[in-house]
Amino acid sequence: GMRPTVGVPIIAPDCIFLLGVPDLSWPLVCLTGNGGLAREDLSMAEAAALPAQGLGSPEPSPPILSPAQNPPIEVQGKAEEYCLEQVQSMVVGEVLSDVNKACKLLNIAPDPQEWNCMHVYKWLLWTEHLYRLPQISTLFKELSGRDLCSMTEADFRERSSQFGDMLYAHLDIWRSAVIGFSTPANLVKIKRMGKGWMDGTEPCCDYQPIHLWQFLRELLHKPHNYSRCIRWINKEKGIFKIEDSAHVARLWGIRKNRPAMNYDKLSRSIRQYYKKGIIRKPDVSRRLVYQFVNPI
DNA sequence: TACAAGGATGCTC
DNA sequence: GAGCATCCTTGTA
Repeated sequence: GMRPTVGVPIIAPDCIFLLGVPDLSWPLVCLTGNGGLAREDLSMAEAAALPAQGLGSPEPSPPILSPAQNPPIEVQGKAEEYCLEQVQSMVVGEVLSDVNKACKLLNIAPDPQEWNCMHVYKWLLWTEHLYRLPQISTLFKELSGRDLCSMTEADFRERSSQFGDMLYAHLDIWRSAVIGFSTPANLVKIKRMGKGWMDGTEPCCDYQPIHLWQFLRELLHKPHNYSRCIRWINKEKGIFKIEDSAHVARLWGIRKNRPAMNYDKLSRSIRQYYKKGIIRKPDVSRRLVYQFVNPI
C-alpha cells in the first residue's frame, strides 16, 4: 500500500482526513501516484480493548464556499487562502493536542531532541502498541532522541525494512507538529483554539514518576476514553470497577515502561495501598471493584 | 480459570 | 526508605 508522505504534512481544505488510531487521530495526507492527494488509512485500532473514540477532537469541517455565490476570482482566492489557513490551524491544533496527550501518557518531552534512550524506548513501545507493530523497539535500541532525529528514512528502513518507513513518518509528523509548527504565530492560533498545550493551563510534562493510584484516577477522569476498561461505580464514594483488567494493566505498563506488566502485578500494587489507606476493597467486596479511601 | 490476599525479595529513585 | 515490580503460595468463586 501507500506510505504516508514524510515532511511537513500537506494540507489542503478538500483533502483533510483525520485518521482513527487508538488514542490519537493524526492527519496524514499523502500524494498519490498521479500527484493527487489521498488518504492513507493507518487505522489499526484495538477495537475491543481501546476507547470507542480516539482522544482527538471531532473531525474539523473546513468552511465551504457555496458555488452558487460565485464570488469574484480575487475574493475567491482570498477566501481560499483564509480557508486553507483556518484548516491548517485546526490540523495543527489536532496534531499538537494528540502529541500532548501522548507526552502525558508516556511522561516524555514533546521535542524528540530532548529524549534520552529510555524516552525513545517508551515512545517506540507506545508506537508499537498504537499501530500493533511487532517488536520494532528492539531494532532501535540504545538510541537517544538526537540520534533518532538525525536518522534518515533510509536509516529507518535499514533497521526495519517492513516498518522503518512508517516509523519514520510517524516521528516526522510528530516533529513537524512540535518543531515546525511551533512558530509564535501558530502558537497564538492554537491558544485561540483553546488547546491546553503550552497555554499554561496544563503542564505538559513534569517528569515526576506517577503513582498507580494517580494513574487510575487519571483514567477514571476520562470516561470518554477509558470507561470501557475502568469506570466509576459510585464516584461520590470513590468506588470504581476495572472492567478490562488486561487493558488497564497494559496501559499501566506502557506508562511505566514495563512491557511485562499484567493484572496480577498491578493488583498486587493496589493491595499495597490497603495498609497505606489509599485504596481498599468496598464494604461489599466484589471482583475487580475497589474504593479510594479519600474520594475527591 | 480468574481474581484476591499477602509474604518475600530486588530494583530504582 | 518509598514505591513499586516480580514471583510466589494459598484460598475463593
